[in-house]
Amino acid sequence: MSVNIKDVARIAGVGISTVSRVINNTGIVSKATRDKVLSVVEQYNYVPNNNARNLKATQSRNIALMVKGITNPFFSNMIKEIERQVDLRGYPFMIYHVEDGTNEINAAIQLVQEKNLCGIIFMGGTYDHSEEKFRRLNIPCVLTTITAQEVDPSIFSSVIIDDLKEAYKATKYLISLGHTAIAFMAKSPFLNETTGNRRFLGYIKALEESSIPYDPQLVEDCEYSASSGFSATRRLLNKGRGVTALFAAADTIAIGAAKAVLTAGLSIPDDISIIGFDGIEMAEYYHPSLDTISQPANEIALSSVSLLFDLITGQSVNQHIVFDAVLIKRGSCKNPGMKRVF
Amino acid sequence: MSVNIKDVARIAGVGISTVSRVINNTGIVSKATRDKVLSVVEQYNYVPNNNARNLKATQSRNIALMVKGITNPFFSNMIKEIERQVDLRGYPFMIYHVEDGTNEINAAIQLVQEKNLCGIIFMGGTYDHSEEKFRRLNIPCVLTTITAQEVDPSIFSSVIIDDLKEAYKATKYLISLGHTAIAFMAKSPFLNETTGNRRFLGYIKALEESSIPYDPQLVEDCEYSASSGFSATRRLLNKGRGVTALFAAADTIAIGAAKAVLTAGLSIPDDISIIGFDGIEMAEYYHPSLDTISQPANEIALSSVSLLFDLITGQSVNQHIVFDAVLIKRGSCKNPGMKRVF
DNA sequence: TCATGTTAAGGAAACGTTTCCACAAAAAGC
DNA sequence: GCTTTTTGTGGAAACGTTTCCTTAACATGA
Repeated sequence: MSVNIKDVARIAGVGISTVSRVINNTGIVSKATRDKVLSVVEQYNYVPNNNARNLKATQSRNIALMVKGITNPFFSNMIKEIERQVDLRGYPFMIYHVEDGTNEINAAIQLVQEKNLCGIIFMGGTYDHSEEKFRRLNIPCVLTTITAQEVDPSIFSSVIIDDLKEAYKATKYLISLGHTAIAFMAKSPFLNETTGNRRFLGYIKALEESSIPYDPQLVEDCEYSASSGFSATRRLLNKGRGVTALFAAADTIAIGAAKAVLTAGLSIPDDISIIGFDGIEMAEYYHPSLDTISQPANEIALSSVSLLFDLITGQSVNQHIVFDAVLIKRGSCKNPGMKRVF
Repeated sequence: MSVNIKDVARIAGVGISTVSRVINNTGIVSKATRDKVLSVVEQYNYVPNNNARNLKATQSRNIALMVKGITNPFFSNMIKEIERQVDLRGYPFMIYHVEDGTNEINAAIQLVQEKNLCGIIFMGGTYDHSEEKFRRLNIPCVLTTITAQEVDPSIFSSVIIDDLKEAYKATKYLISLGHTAIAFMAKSPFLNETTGNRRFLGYIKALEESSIPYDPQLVEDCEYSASSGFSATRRLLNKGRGVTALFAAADTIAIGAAKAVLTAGLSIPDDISIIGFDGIEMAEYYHPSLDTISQPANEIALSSVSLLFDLITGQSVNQHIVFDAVLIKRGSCKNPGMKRVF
């Protein structure tokens, strides 16, 4: 059994409130008393009980990150950075993972009431039609990598990229190289307001702008994983529609797609060009290295945390920050139908 | 402000303890009263405050996972499965990430006192010479993927593979193919009691058994990431020691190594054989697919959680479970110096 | 009828904090 | 030398639960 504040007070021969004042650096305490208390704290290894603290405190200091899709390497890096940033500010931080299929914002509401949070960051998931739920949350909340478009923007913050614009950029790049049979792969491309859908809309917009007819047969719905990208690409190739380029809405998908292409005996980029999305390390170290739309993961993480703290301390009102992603060319895309000359 | 148990009691016209009995399903409550309380709970969306609960409760129900190295994809999958398993049992679950460089068990001690945990799972990190700290933890604790060898085994549990044995297996496989200049890459191979060290010892054992002299120049210390594996392999190749096979103590490293080999214009496996460790998805979808020692991640996760619950409920004493890993051959290893005939 | 047991429900203490309030002693202002 | 302020400290209420203890009503068995 560990010591509590009462024990410390008794041992140090002071009142409970004095101990509290010392460990919280509040109020006035004489140097002598402070030193006495601190030495007892040190000696008996006293750590304040957070449950009691949070229970009493009007406002807690607990910050949570709610993530859906923890297996996506793009997310793990952001998680790490967010953790670091929150830690730097000395706030208790915990990560919660919600399973695919469960509603993340319902889970968050429960969490806020249970754990007395003072701020929450969301990563992954979908949040439209959640206006009432956001209001119920009633604490500062920042959405990263996704936004809720049909929700009153003054009740939440977001730090994102413009998925539609960036997907448009990727597709436009393929078109500029001369491709017209461009496949698209994402999770739930037809489900309104998902990330996959926004990227799909960017893809469509680029096609339309260049008067390339949209062929639904070239769009595959798949999970954000290599295995899923692999099977989606096999299905696609089997359709025999003469695809010359693949735009995968995630690097994990792109890697599975590349494997399917290479396994089929085709060459990248001579037979098929591939571009991914996110900018994970593996896309760079794949062979061939894969072109991608690289998100500024670190900036997003940094900005999310600093925005959240500004909201918590009342130094800012809700806002929506949009970062630019960068098209990184590594050679997995080229003109169609022209074998590379060595 | 959300409703509390007192509000519910008042609105339902019953006592506080009755509400508590209803929501916890303890003691005797008449059907009529129960229904009345539940309808109020439903209507006012009452969620018990966990801080108060934990504060009062002799034994909490909080379970934490402490992970070091969240960016390793091998870990993310295990995290997901552990989360699922704990959730299934209805216990609150939180994930904590400790940064490289911080002591995970010190962080855990603080956490246990702060959050009133009833059980903890460790993933990654090192735990030797922590006997006193384990005792201080004083709650059931399960180490996954790593064990503390110099600590009294009765004060903690572990669910692991035998790193030395499996690394021996990998090295032996390369030797059996005819390789003698076998490089080894891991994180901290010379730092006692790390995972990297155990795998290094397995590598050494296999070499010794086959009377292959150990060449320290063939061992590279690197992080568990593709970029780190890439630069380590460049260093290695630049030494010009005629390496024909590479054993990377992690698939992430193996992928970086493969890229370095391919970038140097060499072929896998014709010029250099590569075998990794862990069994992550990316190793399979790399091109060429990489051989690996595949850990039974799911079984480890399942077994860790079920063991932890047995410990919490007193149905078991501390034990140490060792799973077997599997050598998966995908073609990235072959005899040295014999170009493949097509 | 009376003792006993069972079912149902409420009151109140306790968990470990923070914080408001009270109070004493010392310092300061006149 | 008196009031007023400042400094330093302790007591106790409150946070929202759980749980032990008590009480009350009612049924049971002799």
